[in-house]
Amino acid sequence: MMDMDHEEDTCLSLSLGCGQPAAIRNHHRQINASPALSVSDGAYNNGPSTPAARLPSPHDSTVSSFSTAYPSLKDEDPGEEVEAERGGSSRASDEEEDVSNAGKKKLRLTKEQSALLEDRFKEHSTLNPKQKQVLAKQLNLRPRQVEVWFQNRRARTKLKQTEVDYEFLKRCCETLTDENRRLQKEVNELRAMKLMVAPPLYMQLPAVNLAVCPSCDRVAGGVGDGQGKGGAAPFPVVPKPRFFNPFTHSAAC
DNA sequence: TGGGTCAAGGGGGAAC
DNA sequence: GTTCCCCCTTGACCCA
Repeated sequence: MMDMDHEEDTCLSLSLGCGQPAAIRNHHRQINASPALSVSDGAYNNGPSTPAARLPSPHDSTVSSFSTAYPSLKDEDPGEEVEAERGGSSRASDEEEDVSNAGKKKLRLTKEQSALLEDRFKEHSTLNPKQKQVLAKQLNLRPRQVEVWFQNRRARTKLKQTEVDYEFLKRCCETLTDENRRLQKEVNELRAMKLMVAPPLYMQLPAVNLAVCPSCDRVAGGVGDGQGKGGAAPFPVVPKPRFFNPFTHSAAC
């Protein structure tokens, strides 16, 4: 089955300070219950024991519950399908069909249909019109149905990736929080030590006028700003970091 | 019966 | 204008 579906099932009930993306919450289960994952789900179409479990042939009247519900679809001339897809919007052609199928039942793809769609999706996550036509014919579905399946499948993939990204960023956040806490503690300890020892020599020098450039945050002015006459800075002037990179896993970056 | 799942509807943007 | 895609939503269906 789908590789990505074997990934660790991320637990999104874990809380993050900034909260969890609503989209992830709303669609979390949707991904993990994709057809590829839940083929054994009795709810997912007819089980293997049913005639509909067979890979449908163009003349199969039990291709899916949708086709079963709409005999007009199974008898549809493939040429007409192509024409419907080619001429004007495929949506428009579907609308026409839907009008004739008022009171519609929900389509449930068979396991075989889902499996084949999954296989094709593994090869390419998008279909060109020709591939769509061929696949639709193979599955005895309308091209629009194949198209919709791929759209929904891409959405599930993207959502799954969002979940993975979310978990990764959450772990980054936790790591940085820990490091920040540790460094804060270290700072406090150093401050405490500093109070206990005599002030260093440089602190006994006369005070100088130091200014921080608002644009670059460099220390400037006074004696030893590195730019004045003969003024070598008493210590290196390092610009403050402007960006905080959570991916380095170091607050020092 | 409420919640989860998923095919499908439909709006909107991009490319041509 | 058409087509394709993304995105959000809807509604049928299923199950605990």
